[in-house]
Amino acid sequence: MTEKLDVAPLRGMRDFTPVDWVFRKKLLAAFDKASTKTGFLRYETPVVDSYELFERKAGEELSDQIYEFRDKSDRHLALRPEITPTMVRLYMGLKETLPFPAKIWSFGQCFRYERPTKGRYREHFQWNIDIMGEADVSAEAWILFTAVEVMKELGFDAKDYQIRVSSRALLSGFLLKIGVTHERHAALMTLIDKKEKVDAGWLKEEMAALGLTTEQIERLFTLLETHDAAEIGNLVGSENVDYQNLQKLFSFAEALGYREYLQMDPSIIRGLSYYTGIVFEAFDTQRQFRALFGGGRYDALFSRMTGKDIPACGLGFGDGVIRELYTAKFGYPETYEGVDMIVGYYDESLQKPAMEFVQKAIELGIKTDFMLSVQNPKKFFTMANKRHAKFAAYLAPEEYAKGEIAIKNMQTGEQKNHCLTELDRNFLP
RNA sequence: GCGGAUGUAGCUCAGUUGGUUAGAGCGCUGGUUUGUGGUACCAGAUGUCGUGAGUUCGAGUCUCAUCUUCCGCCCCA
Repeated sequence: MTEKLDVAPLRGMRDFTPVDWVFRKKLLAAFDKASTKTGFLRYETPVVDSYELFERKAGEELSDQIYEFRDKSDRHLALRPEITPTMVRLYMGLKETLPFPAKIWSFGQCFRYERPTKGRYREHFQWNIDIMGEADVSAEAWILFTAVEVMKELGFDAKDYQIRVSSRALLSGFLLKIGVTHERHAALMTLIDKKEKVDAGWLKEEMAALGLTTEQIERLFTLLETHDAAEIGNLVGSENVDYQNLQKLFSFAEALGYREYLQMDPSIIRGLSYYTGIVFEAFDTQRQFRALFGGGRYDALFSRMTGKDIPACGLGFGDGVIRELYTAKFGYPETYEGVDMIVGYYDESLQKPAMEFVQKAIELGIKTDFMLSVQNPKKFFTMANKRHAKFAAYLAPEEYAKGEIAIKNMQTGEQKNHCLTELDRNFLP
């Protein structure tokens, strides 16, 4: 006996049903449209790559959250946890052929073995845009501009979300300035990254445990809690080049029309250790969800991975959180996509004439579904409803004898006969 | 990895201190109407009660294990 098939996907993995596809299509269209509008070129890389590639990128022991395996030739492989390493590989092979600086984008699935929660899976699709070969902060400005365009496409504005901007370089410089040596920066940044979530007292104790003096901690906190640009300038010195870069980013954002989306927030760090300069994260205004997207400048990554010094910055935007935000604002689509027209027929002798009619309609660009077998009228119009067809065209002997087909508007119930062979773009009543 | 909940029809859920053939609404199928859907009325089928063991005369209900989903912690895209 055949055992019952378990229809659920694996833990943390998602099926995209025809209903899910309605939102997914919208999201993809937004990414595609915005990236194309701002001049990015699309690429796509395999989901599987050598383990060594990801190891090289990490520059250290890889997280145990990576999906890794050996293939039949005993090659050590991994499912990509993010797109950046494969993008670097692709770019290195392609860079002489691409315009410079190169603006490229991709949308692909990434895997991470971890505990799933709502909006967080073991697999997700991520939109990535990167600019290679440009050290100026205009690159960051251009990346964020594109992300804002995506959000506009989806129907979100500055009331819905905000992009918090900071600079790792600025923070690092500040730490040195107040006398915190380099080797403690990484551990400290990990702590600062938690700031939103934990108690300030606990955070200060942890910082003290790292050897910071009370005065250093207080000065650091003053910076972290300052969201005013001029104020930050006073703290780090307005001649500070990282500070000037942040200022430039804000003025570019003004030129590109999205200044209202940006907030200065020195406590933004980003978990990934490869960021070197400006970093940013976007959150919904209610702070109900995790970050919508994030990114920044990672000038050191190429030299670490490839030995070539290439300045770069980029952004990653997953499909999980945006879906939650979209659902909260607009509601999630309840049903699958409809068609413009569905075509059915009364008996088998009409199958071929109906098919010829369908062919003409599809050639005109009408989204048309076709009943593959004979349907009596009752069944056919029920199917037309279920298929969410705007129009139902039914071929029966009486009409066929006159060279016509009955077309019914499913919303109004109005029905008219139409010539079977002469269709133009506006033949639907 | 740790702690806490959860799972019954396609969907949302009910199911009394363990007791005969497991229920509702929506949806589905058929009919009222053999050339016309949505509304109405009538009828029907929903099912290994997440899975596997155990206790019991008897388990959807109790025990154990396991899996899923969800919520914290950890981690992070």
